[in-house]
Amino acid sequence: MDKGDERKKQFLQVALDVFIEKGYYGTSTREIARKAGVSSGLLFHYFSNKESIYLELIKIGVEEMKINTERAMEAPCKYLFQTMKNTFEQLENNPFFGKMFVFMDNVQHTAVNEKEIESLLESADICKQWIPIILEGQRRGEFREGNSHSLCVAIFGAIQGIAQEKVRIPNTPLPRIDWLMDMIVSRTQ
Amino acid sequence: MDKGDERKKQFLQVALDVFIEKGYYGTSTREIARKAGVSSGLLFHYFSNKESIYLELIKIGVEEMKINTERAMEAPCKYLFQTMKNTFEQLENNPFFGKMFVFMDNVQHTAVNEKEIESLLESADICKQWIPIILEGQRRGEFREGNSHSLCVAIFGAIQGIAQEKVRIPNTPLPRIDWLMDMIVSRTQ
DNA sequence: TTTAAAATTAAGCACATGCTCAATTTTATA
DNA sequence: TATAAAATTGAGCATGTGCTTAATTTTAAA
Repeated sequence: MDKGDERKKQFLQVALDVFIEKGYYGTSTREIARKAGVSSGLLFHYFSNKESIYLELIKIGVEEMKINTERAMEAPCKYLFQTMKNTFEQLENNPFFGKMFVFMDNVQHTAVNEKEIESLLESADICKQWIPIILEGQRRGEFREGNSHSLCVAIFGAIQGIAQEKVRIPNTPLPRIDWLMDMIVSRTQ
Repeated sequence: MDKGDERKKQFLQVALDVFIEKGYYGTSTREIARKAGVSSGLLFHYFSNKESIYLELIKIGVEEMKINTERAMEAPCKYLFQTMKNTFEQLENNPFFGKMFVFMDNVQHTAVNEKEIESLLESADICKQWIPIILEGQRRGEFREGNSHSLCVAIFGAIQGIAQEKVRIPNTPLPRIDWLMDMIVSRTQ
């Protein structure tokens, strides 16, 4: 176990907390260092600048949020159910997951002028990723008819909002997944 | 029309934009002043400090989010539907409403150590406000059975998440309200 | 037109910020 | 044990921050 890698990981964990609490611009490199219990100079030994810490966290988040499009296309309804179930389980059991969820949402609302960040966020747009899958589900009659983009917004907006609430107030009771499914599955099934 | 009041209103409008974009700590009083086209000294002629600008915006937001509990208790299902319809209409037509919606959500995730802010946010917890109304709806058989807090989280999480998406990408097509209602209305109706 | 009040500016203070860098300590290898 | 590499510190720079204050301009009432 490389000691340098451990430190870097520690910095990333601490930075995630501070970024969530104070936002990108409100987060000072000194505070990250202080909360990690080291001098601020050390932070810049591991990261070239503040932006690169932010960027590295975003990369981790994007990786975590990726969906398996192929498997999803095979069974849209089943896959959506499984994805929600997995998300809710992680929200209950893995604090890091919840934090990352909220962080990635904050990132989308914060303007940081950096081309690499912008392009990364493009690929992290969950709603866009899911539209073809929703469409396939509609074609099969599993999902209700109507504007598929709207359906996407409904279901992923809901997941986002619920996750936010869960992270903000950890003892929040998560809703049943079939309640959420009722929002988009076909009525005539 | 008082000139001073106009200026103050202008400051609040500009501040709302910057707070949303950069968060409380990332927002500088100089930037607010610059975007309003005046010197930064003038800002402190109208507001005693940065925190008080933030606080005043929160007060406006809390006022806007208030619900009519009495009317809601009379017809829970109808009132919820009407509330959502109204919210979506405002999101489509009134940019200020959408901004305020997102701002109030950000406020809840940002730690600003100020007793007045904390107590104001307590009263702005939409989820908590709605629990008794959901309960009443369940008693009448209008809403489905189950943990009423969970139901609250589901429906208001969804509204929050959808509103966020709408503000971030304004041409987002909003889902149909009856889709959202399907999440919580009784199946046997 | 005079004059008091209100609006506005610009300079500036004390402190926080991102980041650098030379110096020091710790670690691991030979 | 000697030594090179890696980890870590702490002072310091230029610039940005919240906020004050005296001076100036604009406004409006007498």
